[in-house]
This record gives sequence, C-alpha cells and structure tokens, in this order.
Amino acid sequence: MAAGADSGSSGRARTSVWLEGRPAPKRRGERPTGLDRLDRDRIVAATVRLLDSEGLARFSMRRLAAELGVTAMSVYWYVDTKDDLLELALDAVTGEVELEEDPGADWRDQLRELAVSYRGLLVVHPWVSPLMGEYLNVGPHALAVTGVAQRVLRRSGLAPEQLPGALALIYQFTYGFATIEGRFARRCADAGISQDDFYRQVIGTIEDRPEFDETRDIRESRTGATVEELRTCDFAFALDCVIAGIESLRAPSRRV
Amino acid sequence: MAAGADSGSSGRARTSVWLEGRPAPKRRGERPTGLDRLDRDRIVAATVRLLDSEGLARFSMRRLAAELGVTAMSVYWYVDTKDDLLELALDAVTGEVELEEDPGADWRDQLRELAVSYRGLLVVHPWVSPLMGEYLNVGPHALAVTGVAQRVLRRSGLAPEQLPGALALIYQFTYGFATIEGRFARRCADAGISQDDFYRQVIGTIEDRPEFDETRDIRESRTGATVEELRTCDFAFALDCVIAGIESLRAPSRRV
DNA sequence: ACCTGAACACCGTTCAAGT
DNA sequence: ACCTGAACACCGTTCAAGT
Repeated sequence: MAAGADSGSSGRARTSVWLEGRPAPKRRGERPTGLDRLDRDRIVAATVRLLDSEGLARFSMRRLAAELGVTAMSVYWYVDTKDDLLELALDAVTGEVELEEDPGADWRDQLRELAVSYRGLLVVHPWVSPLMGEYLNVGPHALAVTGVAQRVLRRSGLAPEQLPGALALIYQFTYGFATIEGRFARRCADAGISQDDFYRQVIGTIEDRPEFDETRDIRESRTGATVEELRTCDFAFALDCVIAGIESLRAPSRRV
Repeated sequence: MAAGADSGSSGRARTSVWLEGRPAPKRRGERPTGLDRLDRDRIVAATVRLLDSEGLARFSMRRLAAELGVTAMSVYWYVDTKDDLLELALDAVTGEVELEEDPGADWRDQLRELAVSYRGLLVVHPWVSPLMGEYLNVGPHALAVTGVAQRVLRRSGLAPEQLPGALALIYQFTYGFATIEGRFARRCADAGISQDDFYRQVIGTIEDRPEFDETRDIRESRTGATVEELRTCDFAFALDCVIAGIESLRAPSRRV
C-alpha cells in the first residue's frame, strides 16, 4: 500500500466535499427507529477513532464497516467516496483546535497559543497531516482556524498585502514541523522503540562519520534533553523568529 | 485508494532504506549481457518518470513493471518493497536541488536561493511532498541539502543551540508552502481547469458570504495578479520575515 | 543470478436486489 | 429509505518454478 496520495483514484475529479452540492447530511427529521441506525456523524466518529488507533494506511472502507457492524457498502449510502469521508474526518478533528479569541491579549501570545494548539492537533492525530496536504482543507472548522489566525495577525500591524505571506509562514511552518514530528512518533511506535532510543541510535551511526563533524557542537549543546523537549524548544525558537520578523517588517506607522 | 500513507502496510516495521543494510545496488561487476537488463538505477528512473506523469496515486508496482516491459515481480529482485523504491525515488530527485556553496556570498541571499530551489523541487514533483512526510528522508541527497542549509545558517551568527529551530523554520515552512502549492496545481490539472479559474471560482462563492467581509481588503489588495505571482510574493515575504527574525534574535556578539 | 506465473489476501466501487 | 451480496478491476507481496 505504502504512501498513496493524490486524488482521482476513482476517475472523477472532484475538488472537495465542501465545494460540491451536499455538505449537509442527506435526510434528517423523522427517524424514530434510530439508535442503532447508521448516521453520517456516527460514521465520521468511527472513522476518526479507527484512524487514531490504526493509522491511515490500515484504514479501509471494509474495515470501517466491520467496526460499525455493518456491510461494507452500507457506508456508501451516507458518503460518496472514501475521499469524501476522509475530508469529513479531517474537518471534524480540526474542530479540536482551541480558538478562544481575546482581542485584549497580546497578539504575540495569541499567535503562539494558536500555533501550539495546531501543532498539538497534528501530533495527536498523525493521519491529519497527509490529509491536509491531500485535500483543499476548506471545511468549516478549517476556515474558522484560518479566520482566527488572520484576525490575530492583523493586530500585529502588518499591511493587508503582507498578511497572506505571514499567515502562510506561521501556518505552513507549523504544519511542516508537526508533520515530521507526528511521522517520527508513529515510526517509532510501529518499530516498537521509544523516540529517545531511536534518536540515540541515529546519533550513534552518525557520530563516527567525518562529514558530521561540523555539527558536533550542535549535538553537544543538546545532550541531556529528551527528543520531546528538544522539539518543543526548537518550535518555540522558530515561533520567536517569526514574531520578531513580523515586528521588524510591519508598516512603521502602526508600530505599537 | 485515496490518501494512503503510514508505513508498515506489509507488516514489517522498517524505518528507512538508508538505515538498513543494503543501500548499494545488489551486485555489480560482470554484466556483459547488459543493455536491456534491469538495473536499480533504471528502475528508479522509470519510477520517477511515472510518478511525474501520472502521480503517486496511480503508481503501482505492476504499472511500473509494465513500463519496464517486464513481469510484475522482476522488480522485487532489485528492491525489497514498494516503500523502499519510493524512498529511493525520493532521494534521487532531491539531488535536483541546486547547492552551489559560495562562502563569500551573503547568507541571506544563499538562504533565499536554497529555499526557492527547494520549493521548485516540490512544485515540479508534487509526489515528493507526501513522501517526505512519509519517510524519514535521510538519504544522501537529503543530507546534502540540510548540510548546506546548516552551513549557510551558521554564517548568520546564530548560536549553535538556535540553529536547529531556525533550520526547521525555513525548511518546514518551505515544505508546507510548496506542498499546498503542488497539491493545488495537481487538483486543478486533474479537474481540467486553470489555477486562476479555480481561484476566481472560489472567490466567487466566498464574496457574498458575510463572514468573509473582514478579509475583503486583503483580496482587493491582490487583484490583477495571477495565482502564481501572488504565491511567489507571499513566499518571498515569508522568507523576508524569517531572515529578519533571525537577524533580530542572533547572538549580539556575532552581529555583522 | 535473474525472471516468470500462479496464487493469497486484500482494496474501492458498481450494480442489481432485497426489505 | 436504507442495507446487502456478488462481482469487477485492481492492489502488494510470497513462493515455487523456470532458465
């Protein structure tokens, strides 16, 4: 199976569930015999649960149906394709990002909090990251996140035409950073070793080789910390860089 | 098929071709009857060609074998799994990143050039991005790229313990940015519309909705440019932010 | 040493049929 | 309206067999 991606495996070239006709559940209203009935929400919830526990590669429509105690094809009554279902699951967990807006707070703190929360999402659900790259990511929750980020960033004093670039910087950096982080974690889990052990192992095979001499001072400046701690440090420093950069490039007239 | 990812589809939990025993081709030396023979390099080259032309989702071992005029299973003589093959293809194209090092040049220019070249790789080969997230990316060419980036960054005057965070910032931002870019391009190509048409279409469905009022000034500041131009602008501004941030956070003693 | 064929255990999805 | 069964056209990979 490996790293399949791309869309259009089934021939049709849809762009997004959210941009097509039917973002709402098919029929609702009278269903007195509910309870054990299928349901779009139940399907999406089960999808998220399966993706969390077994990963994207092991997820299949048949596996999902089994989990729901139903035949493989029943799911297709509620969802057009596997892609659409994954897109729904993606937006569902995107709702987990914390979005309390406090217009009185420092925009730097707010931006940091947002980035940290977003990173958390990608690390807790490692399957989110490949799907974000795969789909357009224009579901309601995704739009809410970018909306908040945009408003926070605006308070920094950047000019309107500077905002998209700055937003992309913070957003894509966090995405890329947490992607690697989540993948690495899952790799280690699959291989049955701790992240720290694996890190030490890699360092071990590298230390001898002369081409890595020039980075010895970096490695030595980081001994004694766990991989987790190191990453949190790196992430924080990168955010500091971004914020410092924004502060030095924003329109001088609006300097606070 | 959709967005498969994750490793270990076949059960074994390998971490990387490069970290296992056999990075070099199996046997070489006497092969007088070559020419139409299979060969690891030929296999990887054909893989890259197929991935470029048809995308990751449509790539399969059987499809590859057909392309090579050979039976499906012949490939397995040279390569252990599909994952390994994809990892080899990934590192092969990573070699396309331009890496002329000029210790005399301004580190800012060098960093920009490196990021632009790296972005180019991801946009030209949209299948690279999901694979980078998927694998550990520790092939020789990948290591060469990070090596150069690290040396350039070092000339900025950052302290050793600041380097990993700064490297992650530039690297992951570029990765994330180009990932979205490449995906969007391929989506449009698959749907048979130009990126500009699709952009206009999205804007069209958004303009009316009141929740997008607050970003109207941003959209108005960007009319008349192509999607391509806008993205190049955003990318450049983000890089400026990063560089400005590094300059303001580097150890004062080494200020140039 | 290198390549093939048949087979296994999977996929996503269609379609006609059941209730 | 909702669910099922059988079927189609695929997968990656194993394994015994050919040359």
